[in-house]
Amino acid sequence: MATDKRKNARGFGALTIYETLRDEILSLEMQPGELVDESRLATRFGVSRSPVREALVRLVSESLLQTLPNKGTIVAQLRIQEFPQYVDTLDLVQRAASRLAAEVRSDRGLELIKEAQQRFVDAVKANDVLGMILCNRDFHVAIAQATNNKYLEEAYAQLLDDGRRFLRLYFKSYGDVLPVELLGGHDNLIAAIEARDPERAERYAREHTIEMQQRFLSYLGSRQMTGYSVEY
Amino acid sequence: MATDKRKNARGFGALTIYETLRDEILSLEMQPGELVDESRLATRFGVSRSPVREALVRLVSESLLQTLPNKGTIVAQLRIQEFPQYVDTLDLVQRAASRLAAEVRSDRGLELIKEAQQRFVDAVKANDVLGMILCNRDFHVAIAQATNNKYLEEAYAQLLDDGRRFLRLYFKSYGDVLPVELLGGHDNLIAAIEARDPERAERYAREHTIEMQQRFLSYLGSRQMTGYSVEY
DNA sequence: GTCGACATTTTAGTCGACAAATAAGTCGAC
DNA sequence: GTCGACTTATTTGTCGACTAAAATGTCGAC
Repeated sequence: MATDKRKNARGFGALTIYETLRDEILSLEMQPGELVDESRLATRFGVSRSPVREALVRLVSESLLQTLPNKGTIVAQLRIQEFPQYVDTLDLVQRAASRLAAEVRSDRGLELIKEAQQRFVDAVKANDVLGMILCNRDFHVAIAQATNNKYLEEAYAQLLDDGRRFLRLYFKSYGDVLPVELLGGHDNLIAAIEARDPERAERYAREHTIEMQQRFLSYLGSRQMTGYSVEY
Repeated sequence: MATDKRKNARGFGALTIYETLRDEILSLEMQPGELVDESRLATRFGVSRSPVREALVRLVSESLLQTLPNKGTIVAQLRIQEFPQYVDTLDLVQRAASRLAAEVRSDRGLELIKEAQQRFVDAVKANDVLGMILCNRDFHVAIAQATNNKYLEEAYAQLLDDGRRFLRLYFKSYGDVLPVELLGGHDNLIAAIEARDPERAERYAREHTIEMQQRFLSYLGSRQMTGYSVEY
């Protein structure tokens, strides 16, 4: 718990804390259910409780934290029994976004998607699990942005963020080794979007989701129980 | 700006302010682009700036407010040119939720939907526009809850809230008089969910969206320009 | 040993005040 | 009269302290 103060600039306090905590939660660095202490965070970041509080309020409103009435604040539980429902919803939105992106994408949008994919590939090659998960999210968000539909983009981004903890849990269980199969997973989708072929884009989007689902479910079937599924 | 203090109970300050402001924003009582002043709100609610700030942070994170760096906080713009994209996304999620609800709804879930519909009907009969908009939202959220899919429910609820301002704008333009046609709009959908008929549920959900879209677009075509479309 | 009342501790919520940053207003040089 | 530097004012972001409420711990009666 080193006091890592980065910028003393006005307004950077709350934002930095928010982003740091958010990252730590989504990467499972902070475990679900873990108690979060305001004053401890204040000393850790070398600031007072006010900016910490601001960050926490934001995280609570995004359901990444949960305030137990008069009992404290904890990291939101990760309910793996909700995974099937999660995948259902992700599939719905992912297909719609990919299809729409293929229909209306601009050249610039396609370019951004390819750039995101490049960063994803780099992360996989470097065996950087956290970076890969983040770049995977950014890749799909780039597709969402290419749809030019703010509402779809927001809903999709929200879902993708929710999924980061599931992915982290999965890869953690395999010793954080990234299989090379991941490298090609996005290429067909990109090609379909480039060719402005909505049907193909939707099909590959669906395949991509299903493959992820298969992996995760087979992992769930074989794994030992962890504490992550505890409700309260 | 009467100092309406309701509960001095601990913790009720921030929550009350949040809910009040949220309502005022979604009902267009606070106009898009309007400047929000922390200290003014503090005096209005008879509290200090801290709870006000907490409420504002939350509203910002929900994109209902927007902080201009070192310039103040304003009510988020309502971009009516985004309405088509909004409807696209709403239709997508609404169809999925209605279909899924028809598939998996419990008796209790159906009951809650019918109760929500009853409140909706009451509001329409009372010509209570704000109440109707809220009950319409709650009705659809009840459907989402019947799907037993937290992720779908959250995404749907978010969209429905986003839409409240569009609806408000629409009815305001017609002198806040509610047409009786609204009364029957949900009945077919309820029947389909009750009969566990996903196809029908999806079809009626779609019809419901399209009707709303038609109304709004014809209104847009005929209306005078307001300030609501201003970007910044 | 058990139960209940009381004290203690912890932590969230609130407060008033200060500091930084920007925008607006003012004055003077040219 | 116009431009630029300076001052002022407004408003945010931050701080440290106070307070209330709950959980925990302690003690004594029975």
